[in-house]
Amino acid sequence: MTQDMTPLFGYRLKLAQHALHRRMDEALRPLGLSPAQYAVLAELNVRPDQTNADLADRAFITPQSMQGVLARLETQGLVVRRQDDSHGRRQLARLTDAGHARAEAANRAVMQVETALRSAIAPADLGEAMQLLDRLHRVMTPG
Amino acid sequence: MTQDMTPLFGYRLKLAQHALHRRMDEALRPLGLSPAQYAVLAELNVRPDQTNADLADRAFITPQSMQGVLARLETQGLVVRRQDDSHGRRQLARLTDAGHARAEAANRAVMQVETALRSAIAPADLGEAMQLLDRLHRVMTPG
DNA sequence: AGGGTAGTATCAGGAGGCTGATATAATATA
DNA sequence: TATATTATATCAGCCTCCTGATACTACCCT
Repeated sequence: MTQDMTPLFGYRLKLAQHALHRRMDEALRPLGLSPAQYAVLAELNVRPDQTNADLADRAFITPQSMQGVLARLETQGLVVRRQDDSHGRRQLARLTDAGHARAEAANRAVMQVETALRSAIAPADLGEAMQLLDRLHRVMTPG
Repeated sequence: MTQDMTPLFGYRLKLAQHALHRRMDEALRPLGLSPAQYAVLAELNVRPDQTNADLADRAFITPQSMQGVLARLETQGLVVRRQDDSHGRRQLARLTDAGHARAEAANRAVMQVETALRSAIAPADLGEAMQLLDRLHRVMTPG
């Protein structure tokens, strides 16, 4: 007999992240951004001129998936892609001025969610909690 | 200037769950099941005869989303839906024999992932870690 | 009995993840 | 030089989730 899932650690991890995702959705919707789009904007704001493959690696998703996100950001005028001069096939993505402004606004909204999230953790336990999540990430990552 | 995301707690939570999801995908793929399909099979195995709306509530997703999952399970012959005699519109879902067998096999695969996940936690800290995830879930859930 | 409210199922459309396959450029190697 | 490998972008198709809209049923209340 298959047992109830509630005692599973993985189930709890999924629920916590799912609730966070919903909150991020709500926080970013007024800005016209999805969580995935925000992640790309924030990344390009820190490290401009990355290829689609670079961004996919950093986000731990496939290049094909990143393609869709990047294409939509380009359509919205938040990102531009231009040919790399030295490489014929590479296209380097960077933020437009509008993209930069949107990234800043989104970051402020996300920081509020982060603050709410941390309210579930005693300040003294924060480092330990982060290390726990890092270990969970590591044991689930092949290689 | 938007900062790097790596110090964010929410970012770590997302990464850990993402890696878990990938592992679940790999574990369930040989059985022809997605994580979402597995969750429904496991739930119906414990509590048969639930409506689409019931299942959506339990899985924290919309009824529209659950519809797709349930429809595919029905096509695969793992689930059947029959009219509720007392209510004209309700359709109660339950597992077929094949669905029951699939749920059992999937549960064994999932338990291996759960075991691997728990290897990142000292046994004495397991309860505390679960409570942490419960608190994170709670502070991110409205109402 | 009649009418509003709530619950349920379903269609339509979009976003974002996946796999598989294809095309081309850059690089390594025989 | 010629070929093979690697890296990159992109197309096609599928699944799961979302929102919005629609239709029908059950229930409550006047």
